Amino acid sequence: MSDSPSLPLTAIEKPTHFLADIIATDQAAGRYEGQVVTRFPPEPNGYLHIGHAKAICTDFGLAQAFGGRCHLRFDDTNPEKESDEYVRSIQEDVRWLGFDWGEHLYFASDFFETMFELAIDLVERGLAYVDSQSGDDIRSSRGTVTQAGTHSPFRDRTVAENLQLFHKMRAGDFGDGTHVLRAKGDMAAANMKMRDPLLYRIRNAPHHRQGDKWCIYPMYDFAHPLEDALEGVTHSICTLEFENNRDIYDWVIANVDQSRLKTQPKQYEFARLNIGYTVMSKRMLRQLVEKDHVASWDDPRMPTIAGMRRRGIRPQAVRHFVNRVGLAKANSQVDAELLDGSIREDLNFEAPRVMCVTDPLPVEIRNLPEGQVEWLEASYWPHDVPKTGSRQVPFSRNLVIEREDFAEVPPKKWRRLSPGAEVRLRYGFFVRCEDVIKGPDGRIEKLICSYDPTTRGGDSPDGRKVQGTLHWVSADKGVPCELRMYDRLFGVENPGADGDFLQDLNPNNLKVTQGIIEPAAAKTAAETPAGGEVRFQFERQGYFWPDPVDSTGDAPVFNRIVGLKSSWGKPALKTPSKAQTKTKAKTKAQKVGKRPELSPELAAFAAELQGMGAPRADAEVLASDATLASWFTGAVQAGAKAKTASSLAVNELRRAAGETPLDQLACAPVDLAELCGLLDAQRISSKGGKKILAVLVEKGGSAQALMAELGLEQISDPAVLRPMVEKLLADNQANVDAYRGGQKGLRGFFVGQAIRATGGKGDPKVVQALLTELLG
RNA sequence: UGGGGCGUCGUCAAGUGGUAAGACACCAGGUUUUGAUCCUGGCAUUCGCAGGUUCGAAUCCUGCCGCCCCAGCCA
Repeated sequence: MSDSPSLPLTAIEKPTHFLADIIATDQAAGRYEGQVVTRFPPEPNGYLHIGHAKAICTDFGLAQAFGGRCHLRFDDTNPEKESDEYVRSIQEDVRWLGFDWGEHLYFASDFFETMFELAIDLVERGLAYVDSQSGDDIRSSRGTVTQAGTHSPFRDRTVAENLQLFHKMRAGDFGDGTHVLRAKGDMAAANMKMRDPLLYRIRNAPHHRQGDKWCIYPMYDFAHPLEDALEGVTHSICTLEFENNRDIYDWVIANVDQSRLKTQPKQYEFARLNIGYTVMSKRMLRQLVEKDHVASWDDPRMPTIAGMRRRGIRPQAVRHFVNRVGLAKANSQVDAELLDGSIREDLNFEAPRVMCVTDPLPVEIRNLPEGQVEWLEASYWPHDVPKTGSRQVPFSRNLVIEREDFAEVPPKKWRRLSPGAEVRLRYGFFVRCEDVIKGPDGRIEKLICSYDPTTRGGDSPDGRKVQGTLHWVSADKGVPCELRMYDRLFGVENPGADGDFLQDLNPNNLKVTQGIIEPAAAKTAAETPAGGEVRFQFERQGYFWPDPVDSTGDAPVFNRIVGLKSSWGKPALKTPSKAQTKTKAKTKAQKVGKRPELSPELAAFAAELQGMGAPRADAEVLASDATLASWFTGAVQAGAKAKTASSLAVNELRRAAGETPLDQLACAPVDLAELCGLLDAQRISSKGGKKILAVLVEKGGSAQALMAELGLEQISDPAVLRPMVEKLLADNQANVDAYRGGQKGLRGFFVGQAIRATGGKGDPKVVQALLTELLG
């Protein structure tokens, strides 16, 4: 794999998403001694796909960007599904993508002994027990999302009994499913995952690495956090569906014998990748292979890494794609077009242009004698790719062109060949179609053309124009080849959305044709070892490379990596017009839910608060939070204006408090009242009030003193502010013009700048008034 | 209906009280011996909806609506 320095695609960009923010913050705070250790933790039970590529780029990319390291760890805790074939293929795929884990290759199974000891310790400390209920009983006693579960009858076994049973479990004294080890969680927890989570189960099955050494295996929720902590991982990044598991993750890290852990890792989640017109679940991919809808896991139609590699996609393109997709927590599905575009962008500067006719239509050049061959020079690169190199292309009496480049009755704007029309054969000559030969079935068998010898190379001395330029190959000298024209695996954007996803397969996801390729390209392909760096752009067709498995020097087989973009022939997928979108937005009139009624007691309380002067809406909010209400009443009793106090309590206090409970703040209602006074006297702006409140709740103090300390007392004198505003406008004439030209959004810019110019003290109301006056 | 998440352009996605980034797609021009590439320009008066706070709200408050995840001895 050669990374071309000329391509921006290979540049390692510092990520800017929320995970990068978290890591940067941790690093700045000196957490984990500034270390950043991530991990990519696949279970070796299937092939990696492009969704994993996103995870891999994220895990390794983040570590790289922050000077840390990323481990490759196989999460092999379920012996029945896992095998060495997958650990081999996964390593190959990660490496192919361009990432290196150095010596940090781990297997969960290597930690089994330590995990067992940690589990024993949990039992000894009464935090885990052996449950001997049946699977069904465990399930039903877990309760439902709306109902609490019930305790297992075995939950209160003695430590000694638990220990003895757990050891016997390990010793192989029991059959599958007879006993499990469970943590003592909370059977009434709202998070179902915390209802006495299972830690170990019995599986009398050989493990791909441990053989018959174990017959009990740890569950994901127990094993995963331990693997992380045992390896020294700091940031454990996974996908959204594990959000519910984070509580157990933290529980395990917090409750296990601390002396054994290298780090106290934290789990973070991001949205997994979805792409239109394909599927990403292992289950579905497996079905495609097992039911022979594709040839294998590395079938070029598969979204697997192996499939993409065999198709001819370069890892640079995959990484570029992942970068373009971004990273966030919103479930989303990206356009299939984005992947295609990334592949094209990667190959555009990498793939030399050659000619290959994929669906040959014979053309006889009437005025070129049989046996005569004109060798023409053809550049490998178009004018805007800064690379050089060319080859010789033979032009002879018998040629082939693309069947779809000829139309007996040309449609409007046809820029190809038709009866009587003249076109250029790329790097060759102008040819004119003089006759059409048809078979008995009416099918066109051959075109009779004449060529203009003076147009050698493709330029006419008289400067005349032609319809268009066609690719072509000499039938006499060209080399027959097989072309595998891969297309989208599925015919609909969301396979399986209504029913069986297999029904949505695109029947034309592979079309095999027999084509003819120009000799120079055939030679290059034949001389390159299988899977070597040889990718072409077949002009006007797309990007291709020899299939690494099936192509041979004698019988070349080319895979279409991706087609060229085309604004012809495809009825351009319609994007809803703006007008339609607007209508849609308006029609999507939402059901507006009713505001729930307050209970009679709360309503009475609200009425009481309203009686004290709180606006109705505020009163209702205050009423439903007794502590908040007490802040309001306290402030009013301390002399605050009711409206100001309620507004501050409702709109600001809770946020300012953050995690701190409202009854544990560093200040008292009387301080709030003082702040209200400042606000009402217009001595500070609302913004200044917020700043003071933030300090008040955390550190306490006097509002008035803080105002002075923070320099927040307002400057409201227009005479003072006017020159500043005038200067601001003078300094930003362009923006002033834009504003007057209708760009009213700029007003915020002016206000912001003006306030900044006064060190935050300018009274925004006065500034606004001045702006209104001066800007018109 | 319990809990946990998430709603910003057709699709991704920045933004966390002061001018709604960027990319892909799309549209319009230009260059072109690939209907490709490349270049130029356009493309959210508005951030799920409704109220409220504020001089100023995508960002704060309240309520509602919608989507995803959780009841494997899978990961």
